[in-house]
Amino acid sequence: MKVVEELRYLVLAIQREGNRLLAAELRPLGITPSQAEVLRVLRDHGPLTLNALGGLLVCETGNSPSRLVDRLVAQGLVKRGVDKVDRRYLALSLTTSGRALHRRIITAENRLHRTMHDLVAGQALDETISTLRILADAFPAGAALARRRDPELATQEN
Amino acid sequence: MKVVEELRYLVLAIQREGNRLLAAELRPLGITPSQAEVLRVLRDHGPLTLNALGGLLVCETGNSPSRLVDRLVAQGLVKRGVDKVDRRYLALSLTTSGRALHRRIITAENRLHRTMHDLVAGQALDETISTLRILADAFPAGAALARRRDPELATQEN
DNA sequence: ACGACACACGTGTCATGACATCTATTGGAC
DNA sequence: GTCCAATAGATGTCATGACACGTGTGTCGT
Repeated sequence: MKVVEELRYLVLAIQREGNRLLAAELRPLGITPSQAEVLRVLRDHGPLTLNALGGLLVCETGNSPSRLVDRLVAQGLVKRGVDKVDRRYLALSLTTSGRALHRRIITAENRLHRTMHDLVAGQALDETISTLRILADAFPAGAALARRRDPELATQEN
Repeated sequence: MKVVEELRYLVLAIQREGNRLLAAELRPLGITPSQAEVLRVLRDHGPLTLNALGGLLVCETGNSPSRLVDRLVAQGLVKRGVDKVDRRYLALSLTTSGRALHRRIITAENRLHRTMHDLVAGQALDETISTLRILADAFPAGAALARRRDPELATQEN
């Protein structure tokens, strides 16, 4: 099997199973991994428009995460305001209960991270991370990660 | 950001974008990446029951891929037979047009692999692959990959 | 024989993701 | 001012994926 092909399948397998584990950790909180990512981004990067939010999410590539946000609004975790100057823009931010839930999300994610950490114990991750970064940075979803690391890049949202 | 957390997001980003690219390559053939994986496994590992197929797929973890197979049967790419001795078991295999399409799938996948190869050109992938294998092998989806590499393990389908 | 159980597969439901298309709002050309 | 293009977001549709539950079939104990 070609090396890059094995890489592709390994990435697929790890993403699937990681998502399953995280979903199990988050289920008691009543949210999904994608919803948790939205809460996290809104928590870390102030009020955002829908497009700007989409530009910082790894899940939901180009698509506007309208419906993803819908469910969070319905649960009272996210506030959906309208820009008074330009009514096309939304102003998305966490509600009080959204911020409260975010703290419990951190705990749940940390349990997953500990599991992952134990599995790769003793492995040097530096080369792995840098190789994966090269791959990821070639794509919008990877660029979203880079923007989260360095908010200065946030002006280049495409 | 914790290292394993960045690993998690990188894996998510690469899986998403890789899947998107592969979907674009496969769209002219009228199938999806998951369907292509089914055809590939059926091609490589003779006739299979639904459970055995599920045990070799990376997409669709524990779940029986009933509906995934349904669409392939509807397209005339997969033959769904019933075991004469024990009618609970299916005997899934490729049809002639399924085998023909598989050859075109290989071509499409190779285009993706070339793209990936160019992106990671000059990177040593050995450590990355082995680290990811350790992670993947801890889960059913990773075990599915191991079974594909070594059919002798196929007796241990869990 | 028969009844409980186990097993393989099917189905219902929900939340993504991806793509295309629609609607509302604004900015700009003239 | 008026019309048109551009932009932000909403919506329709399809195919996953995950989970729970239902159905058909065979096995085994008795």
